[in-house]
Amino acid sequence: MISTPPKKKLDRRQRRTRLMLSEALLSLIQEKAFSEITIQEITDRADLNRATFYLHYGTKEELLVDSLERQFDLLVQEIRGSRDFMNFWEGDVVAFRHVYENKTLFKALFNDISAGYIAFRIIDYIAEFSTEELLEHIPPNYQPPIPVEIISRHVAGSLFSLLIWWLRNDFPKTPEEMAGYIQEMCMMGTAGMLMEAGIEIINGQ
Amino acid sequence: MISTPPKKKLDRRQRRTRLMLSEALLSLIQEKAFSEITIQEITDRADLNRATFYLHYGTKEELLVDSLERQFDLLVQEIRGSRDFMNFWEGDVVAFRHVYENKTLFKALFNDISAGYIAFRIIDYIAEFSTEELLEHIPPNYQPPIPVEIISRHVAGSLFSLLIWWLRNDFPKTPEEMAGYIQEMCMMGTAGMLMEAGIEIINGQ
DNA sequence: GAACTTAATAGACATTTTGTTGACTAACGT
DNA sequence: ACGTTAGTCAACAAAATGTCTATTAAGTTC
Repeated sequence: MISTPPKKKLDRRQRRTRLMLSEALLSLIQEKAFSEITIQEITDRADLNRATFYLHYGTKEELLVDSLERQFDLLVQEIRGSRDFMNFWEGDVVAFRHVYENKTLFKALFNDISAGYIAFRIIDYIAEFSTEELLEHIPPNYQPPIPVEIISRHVAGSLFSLLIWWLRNDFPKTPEEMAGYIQEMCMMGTAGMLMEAGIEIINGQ
Repeated sequence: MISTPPKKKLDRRQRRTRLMLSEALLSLIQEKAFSEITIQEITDRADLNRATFYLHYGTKEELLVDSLERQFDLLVQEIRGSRDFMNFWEGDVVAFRHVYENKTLFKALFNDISAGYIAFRIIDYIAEFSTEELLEHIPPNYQPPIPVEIISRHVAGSLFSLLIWWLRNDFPKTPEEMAGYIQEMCMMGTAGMLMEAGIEIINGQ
């Protein structure tokens, strides 16, 4: 669990400054790699003094995290607004649409040699390995209902995400338990568990 | 699909140089944030001239990608070595053990304000939202067979991974289709599809 | 093992970026 | 209206970058 830092109410000037800095960074990141962006450039575009940056953040990375937080808060707003209760499908559709509508930003974020690229690379590495494994064992004439590439990404994403969770939480379970959970969830899905709890699954399609 | 660049056979000196640089970077990353590491420091630790770095890489980021590739190749070796055929469970156990054994490196990689942190942050953001949704609808006395935190991470990882895949592949499906796939895979699992293809699932537990 | 080819070195260079300072002024909250 | 504090401006030393040349040493090829 991430402890949200105790956020004191900010001055209107401070809120404005941080917003300007965030907008400047997210705008710049669509033009060049994150690592190539200088603090000078950010403050220039935000039309703020460079010293002001240091009043709020220590590094570009801190600003990036803050900026993304803003971006995702917007997304959550969208999802909360337009969902049927417990209709996960609808929420996911909104997420995909949101990414599409902000595709320039998101593409930039995960583009080669930018902020999110490493994660993409790792997941892709796992997924390619997984695809290879699957293809070895699927009869060449068999056409699965969901493309193999997508199944691989699903499994790879789950594995990646749980590896990090496990790592950042100081290994609360054994590797065998973790692998068991993944096996169970990927193979059998989670519907069984949820329905056992009396949750009704709504399929929005 | 990532196109592997046409790798020409490297000189023994070049191989050595790149290996030294990779080791230096992965060693440094365990001591300080990636963004704080300078090229000077990397070459110092590798005991190479700074100019040599530029003979191989343009930026720190390029070196990082290359270094991680090495690291993951090792992992794949491990998995290929010690697996029963089609026993996904066994492979995942090896992955978790590998991360544990290299925990200092991996922790560093996903630590605050380092290379992989952004991805972790995004997944965590999605997962917290997902946890919240689940908890709202699970009866307080119900104890699910898999911890809710873990289910959330599973779903969040899948969503994250597929969002990026979809984005980087220029939106080959509609948002509705993508959400449908996720719904299907998360809820019902993938075993059905695989068994339909004649694949025998082995549970290693 | 000799001959060619090229990677790595060393030192130097101008340039850019960084992080921090202190005095000033403009905007904020109560 | 007042006291407080965020943002500005200019300046600064220190550090890091990227590129260059000439030289040395190690590789590859035959």
